[in-house]
Amino acid sequence: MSERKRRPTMLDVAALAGVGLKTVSRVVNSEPGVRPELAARVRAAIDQLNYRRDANAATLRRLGRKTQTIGLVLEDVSNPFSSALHRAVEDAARERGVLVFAGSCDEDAERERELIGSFRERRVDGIIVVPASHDHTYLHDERRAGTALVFADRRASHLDADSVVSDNRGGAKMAVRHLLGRGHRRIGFLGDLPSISTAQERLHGYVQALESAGLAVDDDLVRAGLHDPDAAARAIDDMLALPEPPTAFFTGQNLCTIGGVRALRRAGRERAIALIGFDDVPLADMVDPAISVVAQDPQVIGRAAAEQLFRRLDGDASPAVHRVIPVSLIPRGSGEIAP
Amino acid sequence: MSERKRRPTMLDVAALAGVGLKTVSRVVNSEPGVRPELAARVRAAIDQLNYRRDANAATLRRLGRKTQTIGLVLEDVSNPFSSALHRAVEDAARERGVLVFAGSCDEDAERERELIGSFRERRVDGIIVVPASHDHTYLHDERRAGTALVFADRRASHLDADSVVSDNRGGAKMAVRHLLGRGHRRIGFLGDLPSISTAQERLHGYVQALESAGLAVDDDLVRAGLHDPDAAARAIDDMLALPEPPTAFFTGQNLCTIGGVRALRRAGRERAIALIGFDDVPLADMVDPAISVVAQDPQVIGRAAAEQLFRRLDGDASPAVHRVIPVSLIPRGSGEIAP
DNA sequence: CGGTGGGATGATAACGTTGTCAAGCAAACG
DNA sequence: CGTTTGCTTGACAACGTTATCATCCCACCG
Repeated sequence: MSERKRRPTMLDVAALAGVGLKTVSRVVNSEPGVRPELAARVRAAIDQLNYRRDANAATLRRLGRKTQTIGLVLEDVSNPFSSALHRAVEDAARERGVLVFAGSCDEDAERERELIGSFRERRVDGIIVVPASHDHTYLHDERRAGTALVFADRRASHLDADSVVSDNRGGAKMAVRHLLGRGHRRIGFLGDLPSISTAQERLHGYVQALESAGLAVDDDLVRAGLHDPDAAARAIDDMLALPEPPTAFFTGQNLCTIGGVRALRRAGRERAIALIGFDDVPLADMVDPAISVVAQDPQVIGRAAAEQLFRRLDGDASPAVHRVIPVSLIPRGSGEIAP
Repeated sequence: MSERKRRPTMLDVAALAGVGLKTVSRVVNSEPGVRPELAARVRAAIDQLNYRRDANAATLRRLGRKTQTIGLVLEDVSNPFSSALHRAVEDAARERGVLVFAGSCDEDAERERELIGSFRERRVDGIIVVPASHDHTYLHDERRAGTALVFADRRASHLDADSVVSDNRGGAKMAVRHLLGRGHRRIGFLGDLPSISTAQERLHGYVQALESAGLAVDDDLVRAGLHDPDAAARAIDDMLALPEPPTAFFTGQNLCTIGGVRALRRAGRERAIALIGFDDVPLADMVDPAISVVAQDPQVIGRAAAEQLFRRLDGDASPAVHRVIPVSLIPRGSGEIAP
């Protein structure tokens, strides 16, 4: 192993180039007013030492005090929705030379606070958060200190902040109307934890679509609080065992959809009972029957959230903006089965 | 909008608590030697001001000079393999209070260097990289300056660094032998860009399995350089049009597998021609026939890479370690079709 | 009762950089 | 020829924190 060498500093570069410290600083930051010949000498020294400025030290002294760093709180960096959103944020950030800290909070409010606390300590310029908690007043001081804050996928609670969300209610209505239009009258609903605002909105959409069609909501056909495929599959099993079982399902979330499809296959009813899921699923078109979904657009959400964040960082101080991103129904087969 | 307030510093806390700066520092870092009564006063002031230490300033002066930050270079944060690896790294990092910068380089060597350059500027303690480039000598100085470095999924080139990779060759052999065992003699190979070392290794495994079964490799049945589903699908179309078409395919990568399945379905041959893919695909069990795969374990790779990184950060200076993570064949149907 | 030792406390330097400002110098001007 | 102007250059302070070390106070010892 080679010996450990101290990292070169601006002072080392200055000494090697035979110039003052500040001249090196000027060259590194491409400030004007350095004779080309001197600048060249400095650049040669930088190359020779493989010098790289310490961004943390630079930010410390700099006036605007921007770290060129943002934090991103996701439900789970490894789930398809989160990671697509992450990628969109990364791309928008890259265009500005901004680096992204990402973290997962698994629907845990405590973990959300921890993560944001860590971001705070690192003095990120802004935070995009898919919130797990339901009270964001704790972020008030941080915003006042200048950290930009945008909520994605779900709105803020008790805090007046920008948000970018999917049209959850509208998408749910669209799905249920699609099923009603095919003649279904008994439609089961599987949803995520009711504490999650999007799950609530999708349930509302389901209820509204039924009611505006003059149908009553049958509590036996509504199951919330399902956060994994197995729970969803069991819920479907239960409903299929009812005296008057549903002829169609609307699954209000990714994992519910997967669990639902599995349960229907297991029961051999996948060609007899209709199903539409909220949020697209990879390879949904390869399954038989292919899965009809209401697709969200995590990329658009991420891009819009990042752009809003950067607008705030650039000084926009207008009132909070709430953007709603449209969703689209993709009919692939499973949602077009007649009762 | 409320007016913008300066962020409180240790000096503000000290003034409010009526103590010296260093005493606050001691309390914040839980150093011993502060009278409990004084410490309580300081903590009260911290709460009142909602003070949070500036980690960047702290690291600047601190001796060990650790930022509690690592960088992660992935192919694409939004692809399932990368994001599963990411999550495993995040979890290992969280246990140590370390935050993760993640970035995508899309197989672009230039982008890899840019990303690592940005990490370098932020003085990350270590870097985990799924490399896109093929010459890592440029990282030599950085390692000498104390930055830990671990390669994941693919090994380093021209640099003696730790790595954690899948058993690519072994997995490919396993898949091809599985097909040979079912009686297949003409097995097509679809692979990723030959510049990627894992793609090479998988091709080698394919070749070795055939040769050790006494079969010659038919160049018409080998197609590399496929990096998206469409290209893979076209390659399958081509091979199926041969006078003596293959009776089975081994697809050496995720996207090739998806393209392959699509092509076989389009040709109506999905129940007649066998297919095994390298790397698992979400919902592979829902497709008909379900897709047999050689599954990698991105979580184990990520966890192992992170642990190795932290071992280095803790001072382990032993020679470079190369870990090979086993893969497993998951027979689901598509790989068990007889010729 | 003076001296000594140990624990608590804070003044000050230092980390690597940028902001401020004064000095140096050559060209241009009166 | 002296003064002004404008440009280049570097000395020094400052950012928010931690490291070092001196000081203070009190208990204890001889």
